Amino acid sequence: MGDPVVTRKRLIAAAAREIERHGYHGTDTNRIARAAGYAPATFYKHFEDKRAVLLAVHEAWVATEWDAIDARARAEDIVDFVIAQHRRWRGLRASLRALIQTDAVVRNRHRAERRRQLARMGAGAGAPVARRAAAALLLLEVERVADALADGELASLGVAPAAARRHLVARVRAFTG
Amino acid sequence: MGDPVVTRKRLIAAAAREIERHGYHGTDTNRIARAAGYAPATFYKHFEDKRAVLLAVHEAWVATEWDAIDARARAEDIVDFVIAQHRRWRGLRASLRALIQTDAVVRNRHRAERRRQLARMGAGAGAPVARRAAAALLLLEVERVADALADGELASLGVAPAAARRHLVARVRAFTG
Amino acid sequence: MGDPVVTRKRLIAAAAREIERHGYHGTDTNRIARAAGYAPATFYKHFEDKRAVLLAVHEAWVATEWDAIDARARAEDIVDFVIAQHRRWRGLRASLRALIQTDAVVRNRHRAERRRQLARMGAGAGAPVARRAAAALLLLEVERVADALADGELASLGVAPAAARRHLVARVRAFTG
Amino acid sequence: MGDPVVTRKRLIAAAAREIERHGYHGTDTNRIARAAGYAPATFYKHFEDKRAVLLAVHEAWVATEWDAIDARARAEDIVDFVIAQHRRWRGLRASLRALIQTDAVVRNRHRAERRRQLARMGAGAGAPVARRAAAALLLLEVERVADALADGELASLGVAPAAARRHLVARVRAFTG
DNA sequence: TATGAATGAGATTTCATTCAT
DNA sequence: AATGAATGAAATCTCATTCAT
Repeated sequence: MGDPVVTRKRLIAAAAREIERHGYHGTDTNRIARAAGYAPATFYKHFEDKRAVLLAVHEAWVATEWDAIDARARAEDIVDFVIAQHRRWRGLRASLRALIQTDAVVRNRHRAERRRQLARMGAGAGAPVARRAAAALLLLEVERVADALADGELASLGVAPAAARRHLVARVRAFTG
Repeated sequence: MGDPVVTRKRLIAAAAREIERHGYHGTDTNRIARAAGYAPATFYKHFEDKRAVLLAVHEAWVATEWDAIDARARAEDIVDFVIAQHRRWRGLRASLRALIQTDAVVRNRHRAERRRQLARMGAGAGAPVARRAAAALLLLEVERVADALADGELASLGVAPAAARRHLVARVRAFTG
Repeated sequence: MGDPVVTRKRLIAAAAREIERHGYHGTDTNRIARAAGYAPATFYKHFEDKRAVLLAVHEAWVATEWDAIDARARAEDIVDFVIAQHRRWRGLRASLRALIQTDAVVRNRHRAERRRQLARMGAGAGAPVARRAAAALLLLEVERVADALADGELASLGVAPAAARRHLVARVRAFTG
Repeated sequence: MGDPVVTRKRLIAAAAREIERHGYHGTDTNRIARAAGYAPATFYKHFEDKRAVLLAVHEAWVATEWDAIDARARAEDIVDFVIAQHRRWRGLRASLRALIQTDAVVRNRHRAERRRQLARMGAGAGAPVARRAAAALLLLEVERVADALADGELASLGVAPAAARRHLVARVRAFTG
């Protein structure tokens, strides 16, 4: 209502919801603006183009996730949170992964984000190669299995979610151990 | 030119190339038809709509992959082939994954395909739960790591591809062992 | 099956059915051909273009109607037949009326047909003006009310079909009287 | 330019002209928009689809006609106005009649309009059946003869327009008498 | 005579984006 | 800062029609 920071936040939140529900190519900037309570033109006062919100949404998402991880000590809690987060935002994540392939700008942003994640895991540029490899592989596996759980892929294959969860907890523990 | 089977094959091949290069939402049916050497309307004599080629491309892709897997005995050869295949078609795979989220028809087709894969791995509906779980998890992990290698995610993280490859070979061996 | 006369008749019959059900702009020549049991190209061996079948269908329709009228003496029988005929082919008639407005060729054919009808009613070019006017007005009124009955317009207005029928019978009787 | 009410009115007027001249299936929404002085996309900001303008045009047409009828007392003036109106918009009316057959939505709208007309004639739901029948039949006959005059059908049959006009005036007078 | 395959030329509709206020 | 209105460019899909056999 006048405060550009508030407006921007609302647009990002609306974009996240819209992309989650309909996919990046399934919404349009007019709908995002309306869902946030603004007129179409307002969108373009806060974001250069449609891609820019996707980037902003992604950034906000990663920040939320890692803040939550930092606030948890037990592997179970971390895994449960990650799974829940992926389940809640599975559509958003799928759109993001697709854009990473199609759009060079999105891809570069995503990789920079990844490097920051490794650093937060104590496996940054300076760490020994073995540790960096372990961290990277953990990151990918957790992410993929969490996505699969969220998508219902595992359930459709007859795998009990509890088994997959135990699997992930063991991996996280092995790394942080 | 005149054999509908040939025409259909050419359209599928052109679609695969186009989607690989530009993404599903980055090409259009006119371009696919032209790339295959036909006029726009010809596309719609062979596929009900745009989604239908994506499905056909996917089906062809999976068939190719599993025929190749069946033709190989050593875990190294299988892993190498899968990685190469994922590298060659990384854009296509990304688009497919995105559509699986957005489009219910694509999603159902994908799951049916998965069930067939498990059956081929000797972990079909009748197999013990533990084996099915192991097979499903292996499928997902191999797929995700192969995608990550193909996308260059691992390289950008400083992980040697050889390490990731060894990781996958070990997993495959543990399963088939 | 080889006999062009048979093929042509089948195409006309199929076109009548198709236009009746879906409207002239709601079918296409491929569907008409298929409905008649032929391939698309066959249509164009028997009719110069899409409009040509419409004309042929119309001609056949009028011939059928007037043969039946000639075969009946009592006004009730004539009216009943006309109403039934209009009910059976209401969609076809609507399409025809629309094309008469849009398409000059169709319009001219229709007017020529009308003149032949007046002649058959004993109100041709040589008849006294009053008789020609009476015949023409009768033609139009019967046609419109029969169409309205067929379309259900009268029913939707709360008018009993029997009343409309009596109305038409009286008019026919007054003319032929 | 900027007032949506004005834009909508202009689009409706342009659509009426376009449909009148070329038929509903003979124009397209881009041409309607351009004829109104707007870009193609503007059309879809004001009407859900192509059919929606046809409906709007029809509504405007009926409103105009009945306002004019209410403003006239003598049967001659009413008949003259109706004939003129039908002559001016004969193409539009033909397209409308065709759509009524093909399109269920158009048909329902048309019937609702009819009921309102009967009510305006003092022959609504509550009126005696005989009166409703008389009103309905008058409506249909006037409409058909006016259309026939407008289309030139009568002239082509050698019937003097003046005779048809007298015929209609007599009917109107008998009803309103 | 009949046909299977193919097509050029659109028509409807969508959407990221801008402009004047 | 916000907006209502408007839009150029394009994408999906259709259809009357032809060609080679």
